Amino acid sequence: MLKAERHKFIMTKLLEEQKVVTTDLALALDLSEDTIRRDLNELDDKKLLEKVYGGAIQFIEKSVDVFNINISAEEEKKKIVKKALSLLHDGQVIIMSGGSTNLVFAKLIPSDLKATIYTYSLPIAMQLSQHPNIDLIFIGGKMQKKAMVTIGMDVMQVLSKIKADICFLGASSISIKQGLTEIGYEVSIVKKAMIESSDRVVSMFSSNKLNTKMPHSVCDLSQLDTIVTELDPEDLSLEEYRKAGVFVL
Amino acid sequence: MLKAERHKFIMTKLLEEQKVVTTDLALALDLSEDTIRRDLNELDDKKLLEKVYGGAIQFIEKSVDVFNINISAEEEKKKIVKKALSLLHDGQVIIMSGGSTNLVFAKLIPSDLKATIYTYSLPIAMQLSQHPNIDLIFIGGKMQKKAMVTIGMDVMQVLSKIKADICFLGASSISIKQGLTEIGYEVSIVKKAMIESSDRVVSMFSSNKLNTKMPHSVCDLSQLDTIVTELDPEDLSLEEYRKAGVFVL
DNA sequence: TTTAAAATTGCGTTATTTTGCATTATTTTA
DNA sequence: TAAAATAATGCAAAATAACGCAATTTTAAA
Repeated sequence: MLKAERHKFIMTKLLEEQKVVTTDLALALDLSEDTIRRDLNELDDKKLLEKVYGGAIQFIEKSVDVFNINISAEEEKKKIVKKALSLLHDGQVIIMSGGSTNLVFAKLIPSDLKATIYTYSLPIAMQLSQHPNIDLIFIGGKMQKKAMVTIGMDVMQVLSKIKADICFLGASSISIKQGLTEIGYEVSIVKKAMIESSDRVVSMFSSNKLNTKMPHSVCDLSQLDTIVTELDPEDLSLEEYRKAGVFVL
Repeated sequence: MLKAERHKFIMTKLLEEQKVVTTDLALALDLSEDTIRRDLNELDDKKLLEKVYGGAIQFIEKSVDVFNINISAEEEKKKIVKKALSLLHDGQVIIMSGGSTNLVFAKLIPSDLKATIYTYSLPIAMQLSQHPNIDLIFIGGKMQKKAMVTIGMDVMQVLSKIKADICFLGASSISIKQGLTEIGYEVSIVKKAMIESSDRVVSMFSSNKLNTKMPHSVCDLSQLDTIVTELDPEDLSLEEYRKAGVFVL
C-alpha cells in the first residue's frame, strides 16, 4: 500500500468518524504505530487534520486572513444557487450585487459561460476574476469597507448608464408588505439603481430571510421577477409571495 | 510497444484501480523500473497523475482558492516596504497600484493612519478594507483578470480628476535607460496616468527587478522620486540610479 | 539511401525515502 | 506522584528514486 493511499484512507476515516486513533490505524493498516504517527504528523503539517494525544481530529481553521472569506452554511447556499444557474445564458449582460449567497453563485457559474458581469463587490470580483470567459467590470467608488462593496455617486452614475439583461440581487430581508429592505441606507440606494438598470431581477436567499425587515426600503415585491430559496417552490411559506406575482424558483 | 501506448495503459490501469505501482507496471510491461519511472514523471509533468513514492495516484485538481494569494519571498518584501512606511502621514491622499510588494505594504500600514487611498487592484482593496481609518476608493473599470486590476477609459477618467500627494507604484522592470517598463500595454497607460496625478512617485521592488526591461514604457527615471529595494541605499548596484537623481531609500 | 541528431532504454552508482526498533522524553490517568 | 500510555529521536536496513552514461532505436535532413 502506497503512503499516499494510506493518507487518503486516514482522511476518509477521519471524515467518517470525526477522529482517528493511532493504535486502531496501526492495527487496521498492519503497520507500526511509528509510521502512523509520522503520517499524522505530515497531515498535520499540511493542515489537513489536527494531531492530538492518541490520534487526530478534524482541522478547524482559525486564521483571520482578510482573503479567507468564511461562508456560513455553504452547502445550503449551493443548493439554492444551483437552481438559478438555468437563468444564465451566453451573451447576457449581468449585474451582481454582493453577499455570500451571490458569492457562492459566482463560484458555480459554468466555466464555459460567455457573458459580461458588472459588480460592485470585491469578493465577487475576486471570484469572477478566475473565470476564463467572463468580461468583468468593476463598478468603482467609495468603499463601504465592512460589506466590501462600493457606494455613492460614482456607483450610481455607472449604473445609470448601463442596461443589463438580469440582475442577481442579494437580500438582507424580505417581507410581503415591505418588499426588499436593507440595513444600510447607501446600499439600499445602490440596489434601487441596480434594479432600474436591469430587465429582470432575481434574488436568492435562505428562507430565514423571509418575513423580516430592515430600516431602508429597496423595492417592493412587484419589482422582483424571481426569488430563489432552498425551499420547494410549492412550500406554504412561499405561497403569499407567489400570490404577489413573484416567480418562485 | 510504443511509449504512447504505455502511457495509455498506465492511465487506464490508474483509472481502474485508483493507483499504480512502479514495480507492478515494470513486471506487467516487461520493462525496467527506470522506464516506468520516467513515464510516470512525464505524466506527472502533464498533470495527468500524481507521482508518489512507489508509484502514482490519480490527479486531484486542487481547488484554486482565489482568495488565497500567495506572496513569494514575503519576508524580503516586508523588509523593503517597512522602509517606506516613514513616507506615510495623516491626511495624505494616496494612489496605490497593484503587485505583491504593494500588497505587503498595504498589510503593514499602521492601523492609526488616517488617509485616503485610491487603488485599482482588487487584492489591495481587499486588504485595505480591513483598515479602520483609511478612506478607500476603488477605481472601477474593466478588469484585467490576470493581474486583478482595472484598466481602460473609466480608470483613466477617474485618475485624470484626482490629485494625490503620493503614489506607490509597483514595478515590473526598471532600468537606467528605459526607466519603468511594463509587460502589458494597458497597465502601462494606467500607470502613466497615476504618475500624472501624483505629486510624488515611489516605487518599491526587489533588486532582481533592477536593470531589466519590458515592452511598454511607463516613465523614465526622472519621473520617479523615490525607489525602495532591500539593498542598502549605498549599494553599488544602485549607484547609477542615485546619479540619475532618484532618491534611494 | 545515407548520415547525423535526437530520443529512448537499461545498467551501475549514488542519493533519498520509508519503515520498524530501541531508547528516551512527555503526557495522561488513577 | 507513580504507572501506563503515547510521542519523539536516532539509527540501520530495505525500498525506491535520481543521475550519469553508453548502447540502441527512431527521426529528420541531406
